[in-house]
Amino acid sequence: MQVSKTLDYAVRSLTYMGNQPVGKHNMKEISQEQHIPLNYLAKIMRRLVKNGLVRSTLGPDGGYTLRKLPNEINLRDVYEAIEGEIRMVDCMDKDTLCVLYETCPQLPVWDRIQLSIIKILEDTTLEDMLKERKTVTLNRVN
Amino acid sequence: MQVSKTLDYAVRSLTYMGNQPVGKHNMKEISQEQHIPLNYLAKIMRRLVKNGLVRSTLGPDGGYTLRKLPNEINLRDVYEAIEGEIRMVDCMDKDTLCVLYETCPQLPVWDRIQLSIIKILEDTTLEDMLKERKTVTLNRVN
DNA sequence: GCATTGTGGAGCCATGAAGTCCATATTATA
DNA sequence: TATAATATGGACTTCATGGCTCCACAATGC
Repeated sequence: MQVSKTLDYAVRSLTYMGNQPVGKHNMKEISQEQHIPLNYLAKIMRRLVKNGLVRSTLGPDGGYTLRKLPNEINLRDVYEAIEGEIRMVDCMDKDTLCVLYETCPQLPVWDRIQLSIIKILEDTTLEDMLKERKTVTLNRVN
Repeated sequence: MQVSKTLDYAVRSLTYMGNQPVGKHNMKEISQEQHIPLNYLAKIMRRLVKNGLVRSTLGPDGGYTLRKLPNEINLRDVYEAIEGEIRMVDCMDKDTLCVLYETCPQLPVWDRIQLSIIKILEDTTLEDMLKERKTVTLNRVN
């Protein structure tokens, strides 16, 4: 029930890129600015590319660009690109459903939580995060 | 971001006991009824005892009893007894705060999700779960 | 052609979840 | 008082996975 570092790194990279949405950012830059191990970042970016969140270009002056505007990319997209489908519990174990499934008392609760998480993730875009951060920062400074 | 088997087992045991709140239930019984490995269950029950959710008695005819009524035990209690404090992200790494903490754009989102989870867990008692299960079951049958 | 970028995949390592086992303490009952 | 039945405490094992490294390769701009 915790956010993985991998997801953290992905969100960092994307919000970072969201600051200059049309700009191009290479791995070294992102890695240094966001304190993410370069080799690991490489792996993560591939998933973002594969899942259509980011476009990559090769060669010198290559790098990554957001495929959509920051207000068009929500956190659910990011989560699922990295972790796959959002699922609180796994009632299946190698083809067989949990023996208690039929009258499982806890399933509805995990479902409610899952829906709530999905809603929040869907409702939050990169732009939202960047705006909110600025607000928070200003509040702190003043 | 998934429910651990350990937590699942704990909830299973407690809801099971909630069916006869004043009754006494020994490990063998719970283990068999709820399909939980006996030795592992032993470990889990110790935590529930230690955290005051359950009372244990030794000797023949010993076993476990709920310390409160099913409508007085909520899922947050259970969660924290098993997993400790609920925390989505860990900004600390060995005494040092994440370098990006000050203006971290994602922290507010994980906070919102965390609060939402806590609320749902707090609002759900063992009794709620047992009642809801019956409703669900009835709906299915009819 | 060369340097610079990302790609793909194999592989490593530490950690923690899940589970086992056993020796011990407590207590009911015969 | 002996014995059997219960829980307790802790050491230990096993396995999967998150986090990370490395390297050979492909694309592309100069």
